[in-house]
Amino acid sequence: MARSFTLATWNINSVRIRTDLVERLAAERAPDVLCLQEIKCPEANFPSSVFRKLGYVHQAINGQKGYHGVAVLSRLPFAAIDRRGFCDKGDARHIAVTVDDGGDGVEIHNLYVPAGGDEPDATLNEKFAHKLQFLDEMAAWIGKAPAGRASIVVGDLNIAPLEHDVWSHKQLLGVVSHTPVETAALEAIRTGGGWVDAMRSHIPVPQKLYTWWSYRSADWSAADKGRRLDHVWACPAVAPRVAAIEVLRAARGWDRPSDHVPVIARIER
DNA sequence: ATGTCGTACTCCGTACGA
Repeated sequence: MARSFTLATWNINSVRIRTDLVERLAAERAPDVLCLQEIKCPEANFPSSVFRKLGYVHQAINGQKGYHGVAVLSRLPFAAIDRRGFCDKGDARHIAVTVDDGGDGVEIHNLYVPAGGDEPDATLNEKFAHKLQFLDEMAAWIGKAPAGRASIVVGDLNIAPLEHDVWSHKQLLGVVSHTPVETAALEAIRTGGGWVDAMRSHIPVPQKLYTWWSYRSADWSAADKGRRLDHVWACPAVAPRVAAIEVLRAARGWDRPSDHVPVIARIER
């Protein structure tokens, strides 16, 4: 019989200097599965033993030196692990696990989409061109009807697709993460693949919803100039099983925080 | 509104990515 579990996704912005924050999340929310992005270290330097002591004895890591990198920490065993490359760059931006939930299993894809630099013009900015190519490859991969498996996509997609996913739609239309070419591409991938935006199913438009606040703000909470860059997508079979979504805004105020906060989903059986 | 972070090398300051 399948059991319920909780799943968190969090861009940790260097896992080695924020192991204490992962410990705090484990103490306060105890997610069964934790998907991390921007671990910024190769697998050999990943602080596995710290997390093993927290009960995360199952760990799947795709890391590289200095930049990017993703990992899944889990109290549920993995039936499978997979890593996918994008844009032939050798970047560590994806890892998938199938968690054994006691039933047929749930496939979880953990993604870190390129940020895209500052200038939203692919002819002038290679990083933006890379982001658009990455989205093209995502479309070819998961932008078709989903396979007959229970699947979830989470991670830092570095795009705030909806008007109410940013503090000012009008002021951010020309800012990378909210430009029409990016938001249209991401929504086309999601809807084309039949993926359900689980965060918005639980916290609907027009409520403002953010998961990231820049470090370059004197008072991030008072200014509240956030963006929803982190996402939880569920395939049609899993969407009705997502019983709750929580954005842990308080984590942005923790000591030496990441600029992203965890998003936690409860998946019922 | 060019602001604050983290990482790596150029290695105690600078360059880069975000």
